[in-house]
This record gives sequence, C-alpha cells and structure tokens, in this order.
Amino acid sequence: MAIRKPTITDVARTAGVSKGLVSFALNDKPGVSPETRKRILEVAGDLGWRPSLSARSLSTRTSFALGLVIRRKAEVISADPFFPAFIAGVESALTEEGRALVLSVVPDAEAELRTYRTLAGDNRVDGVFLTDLRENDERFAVLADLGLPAVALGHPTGRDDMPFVQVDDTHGIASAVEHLVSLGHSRIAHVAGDPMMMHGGRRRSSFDEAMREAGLDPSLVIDTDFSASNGADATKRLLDNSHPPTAIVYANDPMAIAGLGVAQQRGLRVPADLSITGFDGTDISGYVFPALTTITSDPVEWGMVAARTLLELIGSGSAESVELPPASLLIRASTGPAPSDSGHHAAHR
Amino acid sequence: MAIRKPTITDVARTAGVSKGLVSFALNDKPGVSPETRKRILEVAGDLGWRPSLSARSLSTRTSFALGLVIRRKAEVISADPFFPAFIAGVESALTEEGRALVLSVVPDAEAELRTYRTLAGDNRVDGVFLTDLRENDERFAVLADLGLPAVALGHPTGRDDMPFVQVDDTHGIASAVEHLVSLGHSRIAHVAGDPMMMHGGRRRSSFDEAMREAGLDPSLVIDTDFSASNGADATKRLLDNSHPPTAIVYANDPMAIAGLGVAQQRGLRVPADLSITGFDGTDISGYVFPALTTITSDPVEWGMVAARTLLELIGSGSAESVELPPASLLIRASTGPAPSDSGHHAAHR
DNA sequence: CTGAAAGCGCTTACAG
DNA sequence: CTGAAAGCGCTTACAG
Repeated sequence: MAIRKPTITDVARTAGVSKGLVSFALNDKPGVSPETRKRILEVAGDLGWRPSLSARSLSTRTSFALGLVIRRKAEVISADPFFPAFIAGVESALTEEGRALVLSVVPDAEAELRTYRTLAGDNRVDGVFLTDLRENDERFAVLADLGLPAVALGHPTGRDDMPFVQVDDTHGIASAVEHLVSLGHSRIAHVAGDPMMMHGGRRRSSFDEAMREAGLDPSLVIDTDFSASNGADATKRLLDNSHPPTAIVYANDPMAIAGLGVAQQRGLRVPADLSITGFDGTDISGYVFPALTTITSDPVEWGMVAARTLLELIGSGSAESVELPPASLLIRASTGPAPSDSGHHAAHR
Repeated sequence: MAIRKPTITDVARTAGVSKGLVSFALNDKPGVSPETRKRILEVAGDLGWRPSLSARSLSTRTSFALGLVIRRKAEVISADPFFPAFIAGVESALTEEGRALVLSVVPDAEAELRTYRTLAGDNRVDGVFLTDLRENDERFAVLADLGLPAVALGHPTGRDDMPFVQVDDTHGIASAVEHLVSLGHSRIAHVAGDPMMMHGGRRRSSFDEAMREAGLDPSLVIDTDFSASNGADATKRLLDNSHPPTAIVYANDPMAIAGLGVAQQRGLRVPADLSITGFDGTDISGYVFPALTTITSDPVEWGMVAARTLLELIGSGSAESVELPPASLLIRASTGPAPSDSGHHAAHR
C-alpha cells in the first residue's frame, strides 16, 4: 500500500470535526474556539498534514509565489553581479513565509511582456518585482491591465501608484566625483550605463550635476549597455581623445575592470596616470590590481526588503515605499592624485 | 461586470460538447474525432481560453514547473558566473513548453534538504536539477525518498540511476597543462576548487594526471572554496614558496583574476614572470590585462540540454544522459614562455 | 466516438 | 461556536 499523504479530510475525521473547521483553524479565521483550534493543529501535526498548495490555489486563486522577470541577453547575464545577490536576499524573506520564487530570464521586450501575461494568466505568481526600470516603461500599463501587484526597484519617475524600494545611488556618484576633484582631477569622464534604463540615466545625471557643482565640464560621457565589452570600447575612445581625461567614473564594476585592462594595455599606470572608479562593490573588484575604488550598495538587503514590501502589498493591498541607505564610496587603490602634467600621459610603452 | 476568464465549461457549452471532451481535445487524447477536436480548439481560441493551471495541478498532481536549488552563501553567489548563464539556458527550453522555473538560493545543507522536501511536498515542481555534486551527496537519498525526478549536472560517480548532463572538463585542464608544458614550464601549480565538490575534485585529479604524464611534480596544489578571496590567498602562498611556480592553473576565472591581481601587486609581469590560466571563459576574463587564457564551456547550452533532459525524464519516466562537447582551451595573453631563469623571479619593483 | 458524473483537496458562504 | 454543502476548474474512469 502506497503511503498516501494525509488530507484535510483525514485531519477532520481524526479530530472529530468538519473539514471547514480545520480550514478555519489553519487560516487563523475567527469562529473556532481556542481549545478546538489547538486540538486540530495538534492532530494536523501528528498526522504530518501539509495542506495541498494546488487545492488552496484553486479555491483562493493564490499561488503563494512571487515572480522575477529579468530581461537580458544570455551572453550578458553573467556579467551582472546584481541579480544573484538580489535573489539570495529575496529568498531569505520568502522561505519563512512558505513562498517560492519563480524566475524568468528573457531575451527581449516582446518575450518580457508575454512572460508577465503568462505568469498572471496562469496565476503562477501573486506579484512581481520590477527591475531595470526604463523611461516610458511599457510594463506599468501591462501590469495594471493584468491587475498584478508589483514592487519597483528604484523610483519609477512620474508614478506614485506603485510602491518601490530604492537605494539612492546619486549620492555615490556625487561622492566619487568629489573624491576625484579633491585629488586634483579636473578632466573627469563618465562611462555611463544604458540611458534607457532609469538607474543608468540617474547615475548619468548625478554625474552631470556633481561636475557642474565643482565648476567642471561634464560633457565627457559615453553611453553603454553596461557590458564589459562596451566599457572597454568607451575607455579606448576616451583615451584616444586629444585631451584625454585623468579620471573615469564607471557605471558598474565590470566596465571599470575592463577599463582598467585597457589602460594597462596602453601602458598607463593606474592611478598615477589615470584614476578609475567602479560601481557595485562586487567581490572581484577588491582583488584586481590596483583594487578598485567603487561605490557599494547591498543587493542582498535590497532583495530582502523588496520581498517584504511585495508580500505586504499582496497581503494588505498597499505598502509603503522604502528608501535604503545610500550607496557609499569605498576608497581603495585605483584612485590617486591627478598627474601634474594632466595634458600628456606617460608615453606608451 | 467584471471580465470573467473563460473556463472549460464555457468552451464546452459554446462548442456544444461536454467538458470531458474539451479536456480530451486539449490533451490530445484519443477518442475525439478530428473535426470535433478542430472545432473545440477553434472555440477555445476564440474565447481566449487558458486552462487553469491550479485546476490541472489539483487533478493531475503536476505543477508544470522545474526546480533549481542553489546552495551558496549570499556573499559568494555573485562571484559565480555559472548560474545566471545556466538559468538563461534552462529558460530558453522551458518557455516553449509552458513550464516555469522555481529557484531557491539557500545558505547551508540543512536548508537545502528542507527546500527539496518542501518543493516536493507542496508539489511545487515536477523535477529538479542537481548542481554542485558532492562526494557522498545526501541529496540522492532524499530525492529518491521523495520520488522527485532529477537530472544531475556532471557525472554522479557511483550512481547509474540518475540521468546526467556532463561537460568533460578534464580535457580542458589537461590541455591547459599541455599548453604550459609546451611553453617550457615545469613548475606548474594548481589552485583547485572545493575538493568536496565533484567538479572541483575532478579538475584536480585531471591536473594531477596531466602533470604525471608530462613527468612533472603534481604536488603544488591548494584547495579553495572557489572564491576570489581564496584564490588571492592561495596565490600568495604559492608565490611565497622558496621555489615558486612559473605557471598557475586556476579552477575558475574569478580566482585567476584575483591571482593576476596578486602577481601584479608583487611586481611580477604576466606572462613574462608568471603564466596564468582560468576556467569558465567568463565575459570579463577577456577584458582584464593581460587577457586571460582560460578554458571555456557553454553554460547556456548546458542549461538548455539539462532542461530538455529533465522534461524528457518527467514525461517518459526515463532519459538518456548527455555528454556535451568538452571544455576547450582559449589561448589569450596571460600565458607565455617560461622565464629562462625559472628559479628566480624578476626583482620586485 | 460522446456524455454524465465523480473526484482532486481545499475554502467559503449559509444554516443552525 | 459548529456542520453540511457547494464551488474552484480541471481530469478520468465508466457507460452508452
């Protein structure tokens, strides 16, 4: 005889009550006396009853799962150290709630929207995280249409109907610029991220602002797609300039590491000839030579808080947005005093 | 009036048949005439019917989802470029099948086993991928006990009851050693991975074998946990040796990059004073200076094939194991001829 | 080839 | 405070 998993009926029978009452006890609903509830829960425990997720899903239209849809080309996904850490944070908040995370990695916009529709249509998730916010993001309309609760990572500009969890990264970029200015740099460039992504755009505009405040020319900016390859190319273009920068602020660590590689290949000493800052504080950034000055945030914490916020939104219908501690500058060895003769780099080897 | 999603009852009514027949048509079961099936499917299309996943789950005990449980400390997860790429590959095979991926990231062994139990008990997934195979892996027993279908990544030694998808990485390590030997190196060290993990152990033993075959001393090996931090420490220990190696074979790229950083910090020229090889062929490895000679595999492909194999196993009860093309050596700039005076490095700057 | 009915394991009004 | 029953939307024997 196969070992049949106990059902609510078994619990009801051995506890001598109706199935309905077991359900009430399970869900902490009013209408069942404390003693009865206690007895029911005991019996359930003895029998090893685990209420069936599918059955609960069918009657409550709840999936007890959260969704994360990541739109990245497969070749690039590994370069981004953010998601694994973010997901680890999300998990830490979900496990204790008995929820699961459904993850989708999609290559393009069309697949992305289709995935949200499928996730909602299949009742696969009760809510989703919205990452990589873009300007005029089509996803807001789709999610509203689907009635799918969502929490945004970062502040969706021009929308106050969706709770968000934000890390202020403008502060980090500003302090990187200030740090470089205090070291005597005046020609500072920015290898920006994707301008279509809000956090890319925001880092860029805070660079712009910080440079203006220092009375410096903020025009040395190159947009990228956040990939190491783009970071290397941008660095080459900047260094090919007739009047090249003495410092480069990168929008993420992989690009900064690629930039470091380009500089070294050209025989430039970092930081003697060129100062470099990254963004994210990835593990590896501390082990390249010279160790990268970077701007650190805490993606694990971010994931945990985002998950809690989404659960709150799903449970109660509304949730407060959260502002996490701002990203902060971690000064290591890749930044130093501006070269005295800032117009001419050391000759290439 | 709210827009109610159509159900099987709606389809049956407008098609003028019973619910049972609609179900048969949907699931391609015999017993429904071609014309009737066609008409039913048309009506379903017109109505925009999407069969309810929860209802199907409840009656078939199928979740239409696959599970991946990753055991990593949150701090380390970002350093591993394997999983995001692997997951992207899995997704590409799942989307067309209407399946989803449930992901769990857990910190330790206890949470790992608990997660498999919950996933199975909740009928959250129909099968799982088994990664980071270990010696005497407790998971085999638990999965068998739970009756949860699984596909292993890499060959589970001493088990022929579980299908696996394997990339032969011994070949890659061997060719790295041969490459270095052909460049005149004789003191070659290995910064190995976690000896408790099968792929760590396998890379180590193939290093051992390749060295012996070349008639060289294979004893310069240091175990690590695969982290950049461990990679840096191991490199320091090796270089502190009174008779240091002229080449180091690392078990993954992050450790190799960290090792490169250590070497450069000590004023060693790579590859003039020290040759270095990585493992994985990560995006960033091509952009450090000098560009890393590494051993590439294709984790995206791996994910796709593993997903197909798992679906096959779930669908038919058995699946053939797959051997993927072996990892191959990608020679770039971090390896070069052994220094002529191999006993003494260039003086530190 | 087709229909009517029971069942999957929960939740939730509705009576008492 | 408790019980009996209908319902969630499918699937699957069982009859015809």
